[in-house]
Amino acid sequence: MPEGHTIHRLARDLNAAFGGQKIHASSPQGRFEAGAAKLNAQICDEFEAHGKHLVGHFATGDVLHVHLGLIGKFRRAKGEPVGAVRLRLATADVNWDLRGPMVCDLGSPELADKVAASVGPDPLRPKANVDAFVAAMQRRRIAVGAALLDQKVVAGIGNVYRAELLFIAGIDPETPANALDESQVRDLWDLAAQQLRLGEKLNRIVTVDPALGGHKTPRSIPAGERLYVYKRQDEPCRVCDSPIELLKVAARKMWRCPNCQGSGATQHRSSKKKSPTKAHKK
DNA sequence: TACATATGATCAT
DNA sequence: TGATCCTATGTAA
Repeated sequence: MPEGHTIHRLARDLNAAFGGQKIHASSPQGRFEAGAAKLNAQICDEFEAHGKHLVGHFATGDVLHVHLGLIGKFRRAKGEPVGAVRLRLATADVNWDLRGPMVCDLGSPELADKVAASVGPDPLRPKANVDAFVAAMQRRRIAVGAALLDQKVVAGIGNVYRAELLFIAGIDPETPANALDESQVRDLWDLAAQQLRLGEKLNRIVTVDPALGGHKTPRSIPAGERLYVYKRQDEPCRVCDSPIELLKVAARKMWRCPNCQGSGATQHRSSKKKSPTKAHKK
């Protein structure tokens, strides 16, 4: 579930539910009992997101740090907690249940700064430092597909968005990060901001242009048609019909269209044997 | 029932 | 690069 858009949306929803209110906290599962006991009956000031990290501020100065990891979820719930609920935050009106987080810690105020400093610029944060992103990209020889997953390079992009963004940008994921033009890098940033913002708004990842499928809005695109390449190996590219390829980049699955993203590997059969590997637009 | 898989990240080798 | 942790879900057996 969780890439940066999820966490920003979560911060927003949790603020609506708990901001400025006295909350009830518990750990039905028991693995966060001490933390929950400290939080219980406190006033919640606000939640914020730094990439995939969620940070909650409480009136006494206590800071809650949550990272959902691969499988964590933090969702509204009704009735008694079911299953392994690490943390339940509640008011008289609503409950939110946290399960399976990679991180759920309570700390002092400086924890918030520590978390913020642990990641690179986050395109969803208003004061994000684009230049830091550009500099980080230009400093790395690793594949751009790997660089986008590095949270110190850019915070909030995960395996779905890296594949989708590079497709939209028409960039082969195996291109070295430092081989991109500065303008390409800046465009990538803008694209990431735009796509993640849409994801936050919809509370789901939708990257395809609705017009492609004859849809009115991104919201109206049916499941299974919302992404260009992610998990679509061997299926036809939504733009050019070439079969989508599956590859590994940074030890994770990656998908690309060999035609739209000029892999340099499999070009059209029509291209001569001696086709230049570096014929991309510059 | 069991196993594979998942939108993450860390640590060991 | 591989093992590992967290939990839920979908598919195979």
